[in-house]
Amino acid sequence: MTRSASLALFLGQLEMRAPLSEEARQAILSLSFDIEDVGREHALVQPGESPQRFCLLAEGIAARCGRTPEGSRQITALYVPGDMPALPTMMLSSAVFSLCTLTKCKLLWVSLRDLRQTLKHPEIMEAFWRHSLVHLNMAWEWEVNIGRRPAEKKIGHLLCEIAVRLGAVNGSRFSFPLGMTQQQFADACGISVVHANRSFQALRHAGLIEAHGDWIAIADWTRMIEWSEFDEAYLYRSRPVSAGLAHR
Amino acid sequence: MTRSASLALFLGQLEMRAPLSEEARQAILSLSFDIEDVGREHALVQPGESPQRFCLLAEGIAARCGRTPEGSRQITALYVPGDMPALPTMMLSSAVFSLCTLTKCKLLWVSLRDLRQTLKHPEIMEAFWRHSLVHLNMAWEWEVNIGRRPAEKKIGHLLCEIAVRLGAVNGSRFSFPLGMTQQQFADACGISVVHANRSFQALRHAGLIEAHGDWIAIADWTRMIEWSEFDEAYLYRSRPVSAGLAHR
DNA sequence: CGTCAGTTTGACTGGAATCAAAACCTGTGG
DNA sequence: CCACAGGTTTTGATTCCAGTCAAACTGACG
Repeated sequence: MTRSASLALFLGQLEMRAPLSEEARQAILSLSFDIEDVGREHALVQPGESPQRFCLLAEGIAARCGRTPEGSRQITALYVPGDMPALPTMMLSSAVFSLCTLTKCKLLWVSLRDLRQTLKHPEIMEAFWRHSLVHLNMAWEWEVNIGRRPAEKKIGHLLCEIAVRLGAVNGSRFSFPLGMTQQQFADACGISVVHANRSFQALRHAGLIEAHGDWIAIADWTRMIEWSEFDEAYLYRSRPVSAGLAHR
Repeated sequence: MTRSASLALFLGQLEMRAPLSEEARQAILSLSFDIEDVGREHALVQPGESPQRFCLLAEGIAARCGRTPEGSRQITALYVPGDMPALPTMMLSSAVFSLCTLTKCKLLWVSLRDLRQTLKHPEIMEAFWRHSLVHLNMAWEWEVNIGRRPAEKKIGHLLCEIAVRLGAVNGSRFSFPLGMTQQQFADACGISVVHANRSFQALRHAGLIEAHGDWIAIADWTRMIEWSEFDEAYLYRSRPVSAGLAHR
């Protein structure tokens, strides 16, 4: 992947949320950045920190983690390529949750100052805002998932979300490389590893998913989303028309 | 409460997130609105709707509700006076969760067009954005609460959050009128009513809370937050310095 | 070939759900 | 002023989902 391609991925996420002027696009595409490769389970931001640089996720999967004094971990959000894990931290100045990678990741680091410059464009600020709101919807859907579904559906629902967000759901393709461990799925769903494992087995036996080495495939998408109570509306994959300021 | 006092409450929430110019303040304070009183458990917005007016909560407690096909409800967010329950819906154009009142509420309705006008002020947009981000942090904290804490701590933690957000925690005052039912607490914590009831009893017997009729008091704030693992940092009650755009 | 991380299995335990019924309020109308 | 109805809260008994603990298995890798 070339340097500019990484930024284009990021730009794509923004444009999914609000139309950008050519000037705004250029402001994004001309950001300078450093690339860093990090391994799995690597901490990016710790609670209380106020990082002076901003990270974009170019490859891999990262997560926001909450912790209990007893030591158990709750993953509260997942980040996929194109996402901006540290966006809330930037605007609220100090982190209360930690960010860490779940798989090997490629990160782009942008200076906070440069990024804040781009916010001078109202359309960019609007896109960021709306992007944050979509993540808010994801968090609410996760609350429903964690709070009210039985374990197998939690796993199923999460798999569906990941598939859609990775862009693995188009036409007849429903498979994606999954670097995540079952422990990480358990942490995201609020269940134990053992139970996560049994849930995966249940999904396999039900013919809903298939595991081929490191790849996971959703065998029957229609049945899977019906069974997992998954409705991708909350991901707002298609940009709303007539919603923004620029549309009027 | 006078008409202007209602808007001032709302303005206060915004100013907690970003400093506003006098011009921006006036833009907010001069919004025209209708007042509506509604009873408890009254639906405000249904999934799929795109309301053409914007609601501000002036009195009472409202909630965002997720539902499972089996009929169980998960409250994913709570709204207290000064909050803007429908803010995400406005910017994303269609709701995926329903909004409803939990107690009797007083609502202010503002036309979407008028509200969008105020967003022309970049500081206002920034304040809204940051307000959304604080709610995002709340949602993440709720995920930890729902996913990883035993029932009594869930209830305790939620009580602490409500106390702080209602402004009931200042000096030695830790009590507030609670119109919410135990069923609603259960729905917010992802547990059953029966279990919620037993958790309340446990909190009372432990001397952590006291119920006096419709008022609830946190008997020992220090012990309560320690025991409930509550750290109000995620509510960002004090406005961050040097975080915004306007600060530079 | 041992090591280590992750997955799988089994046995056991415990927290929370469910069901059902009783007690308690609070507002309503006779 | 009391009786009644409806919604809440409380209690008890029972079931079951999911956690815990511990051990075996697998596969990648040095």
